[in-house]
Amino acid sequence: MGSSGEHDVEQLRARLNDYMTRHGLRSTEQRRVVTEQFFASDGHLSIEDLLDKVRVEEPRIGYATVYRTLKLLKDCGLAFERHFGDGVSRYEVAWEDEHHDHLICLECEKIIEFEDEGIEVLQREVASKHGFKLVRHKLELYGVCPDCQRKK
Amino acid sequence: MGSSGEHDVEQLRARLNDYMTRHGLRSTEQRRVVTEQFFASDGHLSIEDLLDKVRVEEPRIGYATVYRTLKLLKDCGLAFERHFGDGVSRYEVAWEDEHHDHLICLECEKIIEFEDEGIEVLQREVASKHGFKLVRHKLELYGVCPDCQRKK
DNA sequence: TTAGGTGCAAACGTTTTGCAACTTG
DNA sequence: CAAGTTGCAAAACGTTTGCACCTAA
Repeated sequence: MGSSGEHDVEQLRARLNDYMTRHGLRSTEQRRVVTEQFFASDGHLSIEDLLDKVRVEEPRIGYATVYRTLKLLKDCGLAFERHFGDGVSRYEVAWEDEHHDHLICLECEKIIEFEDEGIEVLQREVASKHGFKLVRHKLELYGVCPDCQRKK
Repeated sequence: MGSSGEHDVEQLRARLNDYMTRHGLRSTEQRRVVTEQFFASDGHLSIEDLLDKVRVEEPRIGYATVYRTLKLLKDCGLAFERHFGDGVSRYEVAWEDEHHDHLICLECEKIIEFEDEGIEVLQREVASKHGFKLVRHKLELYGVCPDCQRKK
C-alpha cells in the first residue's frame, strides 16, 4: 500500500546522488524525507499531497522546500510534471523502465494508466516523418468511465 | 497571411450566433472584435497575444473581456484550450473538420501539427478496452526538430 | 426597461523568490 | 568556514470576480 511495488527505488537514489554530486548539491534531512516520500508514492501527487505526507514525518518542513525539491527531481529526470485540467501541477515518479499514458474520466476525475506499444510505434513514425528526434510524449484520453456511464 | 486559409469562418460565426441565441447572450462590439480576431488567427494564442491583436482595432478592450470571450468560445466548442509546459493557457480555433496533434521542438519551441488516423484508431481501441466512452484526446510529441539537430 | 456585458481594480490560488538563520561537507 | 539549504513571508504570476456603469434587445 503506497509502496513502490516492484520498482527499483535504489536505482532512483543512486541517480539522484550522482546528480547531486556532479552539481555540488547537498544531501539534507529535508531532501531525504521529501524524496523518499515521493519515491514511495503511487500516482500523481500535487505539492500539497506530498507536503501532507512529508509533514507526518517532519512537521517543520516548509512548502517552498517541497517545490524546490520537486524541481530538483524534475531537473534530474526522476519526476515528471503533469498538468491535467485544473490549475495544479502534479508529479509522478519517473521509473526507469516504465512509460504510460493516461485515460481520464471527465466526470469523476478517475485516472487510469495504460501502455500501448502500437501507439508508441506510430508516434515514432510520425516524428521521424517530420525529421524530429523524439524525446518524450504525452498522451491523454478523456472520456467517461464505465461507472459514470452507468450512473446516468 | 494570418488568414483563415481554406476554413469556413462563416460556419463558426453561425455556430456562435446559434449558441448565443439559445443562451440569451448578446452580440456586442467587443465580442465581435475578439472572436473575429481569434477566428482569423493561426496557431496557439495566449490571452496576451490575442489582446494585442484586438487592441489594434479597439484599444479600450479590457483584458477580462478577452478571458470571458474565450471562455465563451470554449464553452460552445469553438476554441480548444491547451497547456504546453509554461504556465500560460493557449487557445486554438476548433475548426469543424479538423483534428490534429502536436509535435513540439524542445529547443526552439516550434510547433508542428499533424494528424494520424492510425493513432486515432488505436486510441479508440484502448478506450473501449477500458470501457470508456472516448470524448477527446491530447497527444503531444516532444523532440528536437531537424533545424535544431543541425545546429549542434 | 432590463438582463446581460464591460472595464477596472482588487481578490484569488499556485508558484517563485529575497533574505536572515542554519547546515553540510 | 564557505557555499548550499531552509523556512518564512512577501512577491509574482496568470486567472477570476465584484461592482458601478453601460448597452443590446
